[in-house]
Amino acid sequence: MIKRLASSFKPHKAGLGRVLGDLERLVMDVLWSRGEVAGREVLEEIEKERALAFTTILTVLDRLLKKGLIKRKKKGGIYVYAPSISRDDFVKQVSEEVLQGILDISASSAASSFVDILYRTSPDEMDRLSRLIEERKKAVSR
Amino acid sequence: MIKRLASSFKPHKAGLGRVLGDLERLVMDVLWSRGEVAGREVLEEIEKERALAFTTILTVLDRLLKKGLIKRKKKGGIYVYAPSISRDDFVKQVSEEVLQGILDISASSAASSFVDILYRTSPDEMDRLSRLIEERKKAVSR
DNA sequence: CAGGCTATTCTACTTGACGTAGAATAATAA
DNA sequence: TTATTATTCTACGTCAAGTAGAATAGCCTG
Repeated sequence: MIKRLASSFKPHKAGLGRVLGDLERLVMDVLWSRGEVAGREVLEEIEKERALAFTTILTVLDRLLKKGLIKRKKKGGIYVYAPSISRDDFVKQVSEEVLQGILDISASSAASSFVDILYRTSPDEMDRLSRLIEERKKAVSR
Repeated sequence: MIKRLASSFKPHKAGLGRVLGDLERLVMDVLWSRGEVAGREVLEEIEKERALAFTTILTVLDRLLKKGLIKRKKKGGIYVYAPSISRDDFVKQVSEEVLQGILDISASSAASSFVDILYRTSPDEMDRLSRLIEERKKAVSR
């Protein structure tokens, strides 16, 4: 089970580095792109970027396991690790937690900021947003 | 000058404790509610809740100073501290940083989650949100 | 003016989340 | 059974934040 994904969200970092440690993110990316992977393979993948000890990878894998982000099973004598949640779902859950957190602090200020920023970031999404709101309203009145 | 307000956002904490350390938040609340305050007064206020050493307060005050969240000036021989940003502005800026961070990761997923959560959290805001979107669209086409 | 009180600054220890990796132990394969 | 590899343990480094003692500076009063 996964309890809380975003123990902490760092807006100034890049991508999922906002939620995961740098190395954790690297490791998750390997698992997300390759599925079931042995520790040694994770190392090989990451070594293309930087030199690390095998045990460093295993430690990180172990921590991700404890956080519930990945799972593992013995396969031919060694453990193979795999994400216990897809990248999309992970992103979605993190977004929800963070948005909920922001909305709890100040719904009104968040709403207007959201529109401003969404417009700036991806104007195309604006129409979709209107539709989502209409649907929501309809769903309610019905 | 204030650089980055939300170095880290913790969704599972309460209120502004999501952005500030526990004690930092307590101290900021004192400054926000009382304006110019001397270190000793901050301590007296906080001591109603919990016993702390005077120097602990001064250390926190000093760190908030370095973060740019507060300012100070000598007054009758001692420093008085005051927020360098209002609570509302602080909340607003933090929201913006965090929302931007979330939108960068996944605009589409964030948009639908936002509607869901906003509806759940404060349904009244929904209408305002529609209006904000319409205004934004108009502002553009004009 | 000196002694003492208070403010301010320095320094430091603590904890928790990571990054990092060596040592010890277990498991496996030749 | 022994050499190799996998796994687990333990530990050190860093950073932010909580916490506070020690050192220093300033000022007020007898």
